[in-house]
Amino acid sequence: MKLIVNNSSMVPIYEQLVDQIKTMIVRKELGPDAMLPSVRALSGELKISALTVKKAYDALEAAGLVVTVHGKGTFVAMANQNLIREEQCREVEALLAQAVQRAGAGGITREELEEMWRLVLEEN
Amino acid sequence: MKLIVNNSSMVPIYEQLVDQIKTMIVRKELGPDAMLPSVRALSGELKISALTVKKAYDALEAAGLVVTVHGKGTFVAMANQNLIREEQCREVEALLAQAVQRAGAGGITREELEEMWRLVLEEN
Amino acid sequence: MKLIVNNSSMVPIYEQLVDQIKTMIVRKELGPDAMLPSVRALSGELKISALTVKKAYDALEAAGLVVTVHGKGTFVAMANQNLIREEQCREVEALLAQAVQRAGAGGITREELEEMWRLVLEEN
Amino acid sequence: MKLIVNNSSMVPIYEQLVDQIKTMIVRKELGPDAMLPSVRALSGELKISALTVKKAYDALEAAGLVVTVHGKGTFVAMANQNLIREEQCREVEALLAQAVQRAGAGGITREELEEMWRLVLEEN
DNA sequence: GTGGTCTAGACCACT
DNA sequence: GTGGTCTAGACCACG
Repeated sequence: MKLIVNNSSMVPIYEQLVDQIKTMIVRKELGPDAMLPSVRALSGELKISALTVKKAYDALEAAGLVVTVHGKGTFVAMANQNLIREEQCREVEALLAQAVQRAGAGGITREELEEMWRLVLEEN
Repeated sequence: MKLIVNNSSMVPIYEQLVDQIKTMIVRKELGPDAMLPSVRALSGELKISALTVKKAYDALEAAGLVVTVHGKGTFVAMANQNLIREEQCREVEALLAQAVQRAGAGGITREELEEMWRLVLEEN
Repeated sequence: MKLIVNNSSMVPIYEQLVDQIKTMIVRKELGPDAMLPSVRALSGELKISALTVKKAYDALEAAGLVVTVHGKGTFVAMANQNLIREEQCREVEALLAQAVQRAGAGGITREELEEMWRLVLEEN
Repeated sequence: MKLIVNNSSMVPIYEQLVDQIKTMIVRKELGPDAMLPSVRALSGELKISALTVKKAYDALEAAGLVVTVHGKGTFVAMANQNLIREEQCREVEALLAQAVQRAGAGGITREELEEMWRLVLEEN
């Protein structure tokens, strides 16, 4: 589990964890039934509070990506993999739409915007 | 001044104000030396706290877009408006880059991403 | 707000809070837009941790019964009142079904079961 | 012994075992002095931990339904089976009372409640 | 060993 | 003032 937390980020740590684990599941780096690190193990490894890890796992469970079994551990939920992908698409589209909207509000022309897009695509 | 605040938005009210006023300046709806509404007037009109308006004006001043003169009011700075435009561009590019990055992380192919882009462009 | 917490109950405190507040909203003792006690105020009053109250409020928000606005407070969500009622009905039916099922498993006849029902109805 | 365990249920496994064995005893599928499967045999069959089975047997013994003889096995107690039945009745009544109480708290009228009862009885 | 809950207090952001 | 997050450590229930 290569998880990275940025303490000074404005994004809450538990949300950083949720995002990264979500990505791993979508990319199938974590297959169905894979066990996530125990709350305590991960909190120790990342040097953060166990409660913070727990909060992240809770969010993942609420999203249906993960199932936790009392006394046994937390596991990647089966199925649902298409659902996750759809969610990812929605997020990306939202970002693009936001960019287009801000460009319009800021007086950036379509041509300039498309030029930016090409630039960004090349750089990433 | 047609400003709108959305209380239930995730975006802080003061940031909503900053964004909208910034846009007005870029679009030259507010020319150099134009006077912004007084803190108290605006807070009354929008039914929000005067402190919130003050925080927005402070942020605009910190960004160099506006100058506050004690006892007189807050005025659009004469400063080079190209700077503002550049800032806008940077924000839009950041959003695009974020979208591309998330798409990569979520296993979305370049083709699918570009298709999304076309879709979003048409809709906006 | 007459809320009661039972520390020695097996039911988690935050869940006790959720149940009681849910009931108040259903019974319209708390109308739409009513403000709930602040996290700190309630935690002080009930002599429990602020985090516990927060967890209850989070659960209520996830259920759509409540909206919390940063820096302002937590408020009863409008609408949704029929939804809540349906949820209550579902819970009651689940309890009844569970009772009938256990009665069957335990070798209790229908006659005896109905007799119990009459008894319970009278007592409550 | 046809015992079923549901790992993903909210009910603890040992409690599931207790419930099912209790039911068997009440229904006289397990007569007095009948021998229960050994802890190791049952744990192997159900693919659960031996400690979990032990915990279930301990609970049954504490309830007086079963007697464990060191080195020989676990046996259904001769004790009065009416006691078990009474316990079952108490549980069912508790569920019914809880349903009535929640109905009251949720603003469900007696008429609606009795309608639900008829419905549930028909379905089970 | 695991997760589930709770505490008491801290610091930050928003109004 | 409000909520949002985080900590370090405790106790309990389950396996």
